[in-house]
Amino acid sequence: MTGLRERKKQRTRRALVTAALRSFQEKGFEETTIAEIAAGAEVSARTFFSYFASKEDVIFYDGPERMRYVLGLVAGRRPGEPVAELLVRVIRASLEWAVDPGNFDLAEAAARMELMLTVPSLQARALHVLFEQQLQLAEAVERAYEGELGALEAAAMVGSLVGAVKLTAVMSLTRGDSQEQVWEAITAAAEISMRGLSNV
Amino acid sequence: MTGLRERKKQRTRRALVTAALRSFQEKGFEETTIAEIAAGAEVSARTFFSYFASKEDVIFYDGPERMRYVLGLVAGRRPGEPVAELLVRVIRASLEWAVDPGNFDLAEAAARMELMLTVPSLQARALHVLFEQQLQLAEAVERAYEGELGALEAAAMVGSLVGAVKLTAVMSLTRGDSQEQVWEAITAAAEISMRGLSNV
DNA sequence: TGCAAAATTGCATTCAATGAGGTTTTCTTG
DNA sequence: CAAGAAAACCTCATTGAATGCAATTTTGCA
Repeated sequence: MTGLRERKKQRTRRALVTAALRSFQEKGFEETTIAEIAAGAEVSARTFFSYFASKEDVIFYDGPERMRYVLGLVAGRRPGEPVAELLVRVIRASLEWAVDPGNFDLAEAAARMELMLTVPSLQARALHVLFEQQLQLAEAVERAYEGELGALEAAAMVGSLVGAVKLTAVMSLTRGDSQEQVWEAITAAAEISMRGLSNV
Repeated sequence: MTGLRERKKQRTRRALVTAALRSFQEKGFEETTIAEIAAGAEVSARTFFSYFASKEDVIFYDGPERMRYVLGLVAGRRPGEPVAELLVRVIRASLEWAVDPGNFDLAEAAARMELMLTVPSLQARALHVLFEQQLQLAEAVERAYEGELGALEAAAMVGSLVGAVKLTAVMSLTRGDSQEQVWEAITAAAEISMRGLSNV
């Protein structure tokens, strides 16, 4: 299962991520070249591309893992639980997972967030990743509520909740709000999506 | 105001867009080079970049105009109109504007949509553009309802509505739904966002 | 007409990304 | 443990996007 080959690959991948993030913070994203990242991880530039398809991808290495976690939550939903409740539970859990020190170095998570908020190409990529995850989530929800909920209904619900939280979170973050303020803002946004725009 | 110089620039810009879209349809987005687009518009490759910052940008030439239109609607809101109503009105108008034959060639609009749905880098760019527009829209709404609505509340509302419509529209489109079915899906999605997820 | 500003062009350069072919490292199996 | 297969890695070459710069052409205006 976990032979030397596998472990070595993980170590190289990790080294690439670390080297990349360090360079990004030191000289900026656009300013660091693949060659520099590779040098920092002590591999050839060509090898970088057998681990990541692009320079942007280094930042999003945790996408698949996070998604597996989320889909697991949906699949194991509590019987009889309303869709809306499941969704807030899932979003909340996903956000908490992303800042869990057990999964990430906190400083690294902060650095990645900072980059996603400031570098245009990373912002675009982040939105793209999140969008595909929403599609997957919507499909999973539809399957979990087979017969009770249509695909388009599921999409509308996921889109509404994630959309509200996403825009609010970014606005709160770019404002320079504290951790607690951001969390409050997110909670309030979810609340609005749950109750409906007509009832604001 | 509109001298020869200005008109000629617009003609060149238009020629670039047309040439680009034709090539994209014939050989695909990644497969067409800037050199080919420039040749099709009978300018040098270098000139392409004084009109568009990147190959992706050719597809999104109408962003600013559309945004001006939307912001105008918000600024001239009916006094006493509830936020939620204004928002659906704005979204609806923006969507109609995008398929208005007065603003666009219908075939061209369809081609652009197709590209945005299928080419990953264009999808990412489209999501990015839409995201920035949402931020602007939220700020405009906040200003239009000064004192009655906080910035974060406005963001939550815009995010919820646009998020629901966006995800639903894409899902309906990729399914191969007809124009009417897509429109129905969008209407239903907006309805869900308005009434709130708890009431589905 | 002639001059200034703007637009266009060609040229050189950097860098991301991909492909091909050869070399080293790791794993497997007799 | 000694091949031999497979995986990972490296070097080299190539394409194409994107940018800066200096020269040239076109347009607007006095």
